[in-house]
Amino acid sequence: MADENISDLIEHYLKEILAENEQVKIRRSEIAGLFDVVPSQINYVINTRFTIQNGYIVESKRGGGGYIRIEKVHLLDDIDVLNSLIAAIGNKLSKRDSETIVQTLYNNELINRREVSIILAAIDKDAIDLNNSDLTDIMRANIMVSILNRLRYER
Amino acid sequence: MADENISDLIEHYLKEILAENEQVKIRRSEIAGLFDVVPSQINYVINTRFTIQNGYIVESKRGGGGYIRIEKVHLLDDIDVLNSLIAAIGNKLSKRDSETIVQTLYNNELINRREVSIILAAIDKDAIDLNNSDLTDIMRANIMVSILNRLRYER
DNA sequence: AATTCTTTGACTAATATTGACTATTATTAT
DNA sequence: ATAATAATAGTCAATATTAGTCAAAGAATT
Repeated sequence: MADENISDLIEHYLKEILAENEQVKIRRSEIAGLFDVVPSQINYVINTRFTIQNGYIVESKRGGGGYIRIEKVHLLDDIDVLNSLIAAIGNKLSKRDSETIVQTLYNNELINRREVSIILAAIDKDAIDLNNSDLTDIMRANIMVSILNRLRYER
Repeated sequence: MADENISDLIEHYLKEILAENEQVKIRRSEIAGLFDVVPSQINYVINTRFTIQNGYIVESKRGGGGYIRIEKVHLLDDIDVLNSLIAAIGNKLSKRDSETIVQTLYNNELINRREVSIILAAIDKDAIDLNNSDLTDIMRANIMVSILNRLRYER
């Protein structure tokens, strides 16, 4: 414990607050000053230790009164389906495969009819078309993975 | 909450009034005086927080007896507003504006919290990023319009 | 020795604040 | 009526105040 690096210390400091609060809102330079590190190290700590995989959502604002807010979210218990879908997608996704995935989500009662509709609109061919079918498939994969990741937790 | 910037404070002040009234009519210099800022900051607050994307329309008059009036619009009552929203998006949409629009959809009960989450995931910067911020904004606009059009038939 | 993780800082991006200048409308004086 | 003046709001660019990115250097681990 005594040989922790500073990033670990900052991590623990924030997690102590999060043990008693749903979220923590900081001013980046303040925390940096508290631990005597450059401000960008706070970003490093956040990017390596407060990811969505760990159950944290981070949001921030620049400018006067700017802040970084870290929120703890509850990861759903049964996310095997989501994990395997994400793993299966890779970096390209055809229209046909995307429809299969949406159907799977619906069959597993992970999404309802309205949500099916919204997701299909988001990955609609005309919406994400780029005159380049490879790029379109990449875009479709990215969007789908982003949505699947979002479905893994509830706020 | 105590460390908000002044623009946020002015925004909340006006929205508190709007919570109980359909509209609020102010004298710019009065509000500026109340918060001890230059008058043009009131324009900044209005331009960034009371746009049609936010679900407000603003009208004003100069000269003696001049005023600024902010009025809430209701997406549900008025399908035209959905059209003007789509028109306002045009062919490019920033991350900030997109978040504003999604929030407005939620405020107007056109979508629920989960749907907010899904839509934000679909237009997330990292999801649709192409190492070209112009293209990202175009993509975000396309996806958003596609979803808005879908919502038209989904309620 | 190689690899991975941490630390640093220069540069970039986003947002807020300010004030000089402009535009519009109302009121007063001629 | 018309012109001058007063009383408003609008625009825009400069500056201030934050946070984000990225790559290089250093430290720790394998």
